[in-house]
Amino acid sequence: VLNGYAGVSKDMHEKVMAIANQMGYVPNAAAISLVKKKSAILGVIYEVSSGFSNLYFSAILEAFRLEAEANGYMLMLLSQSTEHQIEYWKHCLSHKITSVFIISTRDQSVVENELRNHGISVLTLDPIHQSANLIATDNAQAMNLSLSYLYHLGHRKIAFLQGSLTTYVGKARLDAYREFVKQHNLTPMVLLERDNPSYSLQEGYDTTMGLLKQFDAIDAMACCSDVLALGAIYALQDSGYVLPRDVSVMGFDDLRLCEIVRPKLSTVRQNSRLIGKTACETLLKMDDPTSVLKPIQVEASLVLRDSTAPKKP
Amino acid sequence: VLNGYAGVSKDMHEKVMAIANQMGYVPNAAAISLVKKKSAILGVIYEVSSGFSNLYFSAILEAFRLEAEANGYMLMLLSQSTEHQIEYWKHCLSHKITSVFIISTRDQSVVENELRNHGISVLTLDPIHQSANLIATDNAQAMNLSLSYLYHLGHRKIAFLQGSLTTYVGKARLDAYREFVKQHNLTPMVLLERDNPSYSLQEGYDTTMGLLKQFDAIDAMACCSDVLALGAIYALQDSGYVLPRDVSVMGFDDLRLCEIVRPKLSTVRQNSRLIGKTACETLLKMDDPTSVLKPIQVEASLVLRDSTAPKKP
DNA sequence: TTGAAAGCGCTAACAG
DNA sequence: CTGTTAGCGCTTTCAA
Repeated sequence: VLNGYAGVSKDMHEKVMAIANQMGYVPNAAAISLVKKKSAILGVIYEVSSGFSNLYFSAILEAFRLEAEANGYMLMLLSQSTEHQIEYWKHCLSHKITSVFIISTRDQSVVENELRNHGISVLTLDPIHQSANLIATDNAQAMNLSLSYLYHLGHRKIAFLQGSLTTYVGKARLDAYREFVKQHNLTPMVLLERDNPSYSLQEGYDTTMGLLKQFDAIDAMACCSDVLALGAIYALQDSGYVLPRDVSVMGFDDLRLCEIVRPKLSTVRQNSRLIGKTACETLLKMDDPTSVLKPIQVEASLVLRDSTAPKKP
Repeated sequence: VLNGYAGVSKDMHEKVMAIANQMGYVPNAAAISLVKKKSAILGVIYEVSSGFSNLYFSAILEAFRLEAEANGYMLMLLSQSTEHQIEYWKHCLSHKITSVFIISTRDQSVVENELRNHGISVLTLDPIHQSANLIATDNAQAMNLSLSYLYHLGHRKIAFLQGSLTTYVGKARLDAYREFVKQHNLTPMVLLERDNPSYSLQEGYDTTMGLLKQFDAIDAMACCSDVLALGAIYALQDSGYVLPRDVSVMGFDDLRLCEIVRPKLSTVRQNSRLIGKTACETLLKMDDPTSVLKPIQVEASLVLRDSTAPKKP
């Protein structure tokens, strides 16, 4: 009667609903799950070391949650209790969770395989290493956006401030730079012997100092994160450059920090709203957990502020 | 047999466990919940507008999760589907959730009462308005820490850069300043006609400019957030002051931003780890949902960096 | 110490 | 259109 069965008269329906409401009736999720052998719960592994990217990750989680909600699903934050020896997959099986979204700053490929081997669909955001089913910003497109903009401003000596050289994301961005440089016949200005695995301010500062020593007359810098970009800005300022007059700097991420820094940072915005939504949609229609989707790439966009300017004549 | 019943021989126990593991046995949470009429799930309302404090909130969520995990509880992110007309409390009743932790940048007092009226225990983090059961940083102690430190550096003309004047937290901090000023016989330096409800950079900037116009010779500023403090720093720098030589500035929150700003920001750190843990403990032992606990105040600590210095002679 | 049975709240299938 | 029934996987109680 309550399940929206078609063959019920309208007033009867209303009557029943009214009484149900009045009695405070709420269906018991456990009983439903028990008989249906499934539950309307999506699993989330959210293990984010408290860095800056938190902002980005929590925006994605929120978007994911909203989409889940719109589809009648609840989110469960999965715990991996090492003490009680209960693993993620057990929690999932126990709660009849068949899809898991991984948002993590650590490498979760082991967990991922474990889950998949137990018949659970998995989608990983920005995986450290290439992963079976991943969703991420289209790094090639995003980096291109950044570089093209600098190019159109008239800059030709465009240096690249890389992030991690070993992660999936880091490599993709570097590749995009190489490709761009080749296509436009520019001199590559990048210090490949340096790795900036933590995308930190200090790494950005140091690597920029290195770039400044190695190459003279840098017009512009394309950075792999906003924090790296800020490090670059400090290094440039400490070296006597005035920004953006002398050098243009582009960040990556569009963290809130961009707006409170001087000069305000031009950057590439990752579309967290769309990523979270798409992630949820993808998981919900992924019927075979072992299937390998092609990486889901979400387009990024440019946010222009005060750290970029046309090349001075 | 599997439930840890005492009267079973050890080797029998091991034997059973081995076979159970081999068979991939995982207990069905729904069935357990159905028969026990309860579930090992804590509810979380996590609705955080994407501001800076995200960092703080997600650290607390993480700490809360870890403590929940240690106690064998899972976390469920509650959704309020307005479209399907399902409210938080229905979700809770449906899933036999009896405790909810609210982390929200919005006022949730309506939700709070609704939940409580349905027999669900609620604890709210940093509520906008005074709330029945709340957990928060001990704002009086925290503000005192900040002010005392500035005082001990030799500063006597200590201005106060308030945040919101209408929220529970904002008022508590202002009260602490007033109290301190009275006790130490200082001149109050605060612009009460200005409200800085969004704790934003611009508000910090503008209000500081106002303070500078109103009072001459400010020694130090105690701010209600790190972002406000940064606004103050910009205002001071734009007015020709060199920091921290001329003016000392203290923030509040200890966001990551403190470390990447110049000068690095001295601030008051809210103990997110302890707050999250305590919140979970409190909820788990709160047997009567209607009981009104006294506010749980968690001590803050000082983090000293480069934005504070002794008063120049 | 072991076995059997009832029942938690619901859905689905089938008979009226 | 309505009513009845079996059974989802587990715990608990009672009987052997």
